Amino acid sequence: MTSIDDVARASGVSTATVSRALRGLPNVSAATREAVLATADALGYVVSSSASGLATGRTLAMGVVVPNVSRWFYATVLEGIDAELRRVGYDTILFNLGLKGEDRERVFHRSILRKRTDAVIALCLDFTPSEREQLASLGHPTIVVGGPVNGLRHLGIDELAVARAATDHLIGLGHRAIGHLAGHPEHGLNKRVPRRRRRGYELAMAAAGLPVRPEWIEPSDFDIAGGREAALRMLGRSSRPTALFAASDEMAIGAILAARELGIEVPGELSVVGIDNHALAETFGLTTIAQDPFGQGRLAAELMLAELAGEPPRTDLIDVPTALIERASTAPPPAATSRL
Amino acid sequence: MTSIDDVARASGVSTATVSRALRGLPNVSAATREAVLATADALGYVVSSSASGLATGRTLAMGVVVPNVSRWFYATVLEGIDAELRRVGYDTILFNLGLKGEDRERVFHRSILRKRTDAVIALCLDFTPSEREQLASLGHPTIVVGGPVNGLRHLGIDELAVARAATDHLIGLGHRAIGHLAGHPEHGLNKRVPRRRRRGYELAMAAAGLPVRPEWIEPSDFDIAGGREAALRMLGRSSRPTALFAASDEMAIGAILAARELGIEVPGELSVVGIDNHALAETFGLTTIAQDPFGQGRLAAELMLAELAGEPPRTDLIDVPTALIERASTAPPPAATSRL
DNA sequence: TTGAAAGCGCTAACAG
DNA sequence: CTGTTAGCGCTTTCAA
Repeated sequence: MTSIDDVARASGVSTATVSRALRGLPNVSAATREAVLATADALGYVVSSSASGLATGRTLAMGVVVPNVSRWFYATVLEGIDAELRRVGYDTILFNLGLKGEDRERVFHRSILRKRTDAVIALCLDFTPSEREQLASLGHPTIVVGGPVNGLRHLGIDELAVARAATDHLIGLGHRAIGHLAGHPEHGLNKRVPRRRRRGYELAMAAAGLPVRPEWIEPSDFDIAGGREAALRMLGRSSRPTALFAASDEMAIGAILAARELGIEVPGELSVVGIDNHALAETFGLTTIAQDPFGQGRLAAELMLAELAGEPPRTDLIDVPTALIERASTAPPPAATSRL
Repeated sequence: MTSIDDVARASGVSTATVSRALRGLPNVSAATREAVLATADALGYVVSSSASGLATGRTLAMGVVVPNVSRWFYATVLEGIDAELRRVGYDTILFNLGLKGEDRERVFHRSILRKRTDAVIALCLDFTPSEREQLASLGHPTIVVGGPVNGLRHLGIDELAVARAATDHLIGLGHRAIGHLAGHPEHGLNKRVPRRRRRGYELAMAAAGLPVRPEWIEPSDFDIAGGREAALRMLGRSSRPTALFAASDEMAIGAILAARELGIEVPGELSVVGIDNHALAETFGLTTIAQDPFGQGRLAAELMLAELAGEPPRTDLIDVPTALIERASTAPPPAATSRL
């Protein structure tokens, strides 16, 4: 491995000058800089991150804690983060907890805390008090993407408002019998997200003077399989709603699949709305409240980088924008249609 | 930040002893070790990876180059890798190229080569000669998961055999008119994977003396939307096959969706088989050749770690096992059924 | 604009 | 079993 000394020797200057030239510091003559860059390139020199990290106290790496990379939302946020970091020369260190969370202890105790990162971005997690304390004790910038967590900064959509907007969309179409595919509080994940989305639904219904029937709230996993099963249960009953607000697009797609299996027409006999604007939403013609996880990831990375650059931390709640996208899965209810 | 000196001072021993005690080296008395561990814990001491990396020449980090984290296969391999690495105290450094690949240059030149990793695992990528050379010049262990690459070690399924097995399954059921949803060679991704899967299909057909009709080979993206569109094209024509071998489960699911939209019954009028055993395969009752991306990731990590531990590199081709899983998407063709 | 030299925090010989 | 000491490769004063 060629070191900075090799480059210095080969270009006939001191290591200090090489260091300065390579990092683009101002106090180097143009001629020297060029010469140094050329020899460094010729020798295939690359700075050792360990050495430079030790000298500067900066690792140029960001820790990203993810419940599960194979879920669309997390994966997409992760891509947004990585894209932004890569742009400025930062590395992404991945901490995948695994949905069952067996690795949490290991990740928190042994890995995150290993002084390998300058800052940490956590996705939509629920932290134990001890984990929160450990994160805080790191003393470096931290932010949570996707669900409010006590005592930690947070960035995400306004869950309540989004759920209300989705439900209101159905109400606005004339639906009165509206069910909700609610998310399970999943182990280790932020439990406020499913709770708030359900609460938003309840508030919207109440505001419209519509009854919420307990049998029309069906909890399930946040994915397609979960949504399908929950919808099969709910739609198989004698009296079923004319519309469904699903807590995520994947669940909504599951509901559409279930409806097809049961011979229920969407949107003719059943309207379905979700949240996310998942990659598959368009394929299924799903009406949804779009959020932009890639952008959220990028924003989180930008915020952390800004702080590392010395800017004062933003302490306000950061709500990112969402937008209703109307596709083919929602329509007025059968009764309302005949009334027209 | 408490350093090793703080711990040494607080426990009244030398830094060397602290280092030894903390790393579990044998030459430390039980009493000393316990005392050191206790004070280290009390002080919240964590080793600096930069310092230790600089001293040992080991970063305890593995680079993982991924085309796109939001694709199921890559995400799952990544989880397998991370789980194994985490187990032994290694960190995962993620290099997400992005499907469009705009970041490749940056990743290769500026990041991977930054001496931050002890080894590199790349997923299913296609490398330019220059990239390959750069990887090799790193001089540390490297492996590719998911598609053979010239000049680099590789681990994955036997693409040809798997494609043949899938096609043979259809042939065995009595199908003679079998179409293929072929994968596009995607930019930056290993082009041999779609090519070999198609070749396997062709070989199986030829071996059974069955004609391959060009209009029954429809290329598309490897995902659900791509499979759906390709299937819509193929199945909308006047004469359509009675069975479809899709190059991936996502494409196969897209085909099932397309069939439903066209009112074609699966498996009554159309059999569909895929490759992967994707998380959704069961939901869709999809017959498929299962592979285990999580296990492949874990295996790749194990191989790299073994080499880093000084074991001689395995140079043989490593084919991981696959298995046919019969579900509800395949059955004998209509004609054959009536013949029974 | 450049160089000399002192660390950054840890590990690994080498002594004892 | 434990301590001393010399680096690992880089950055950063401080001088020149």
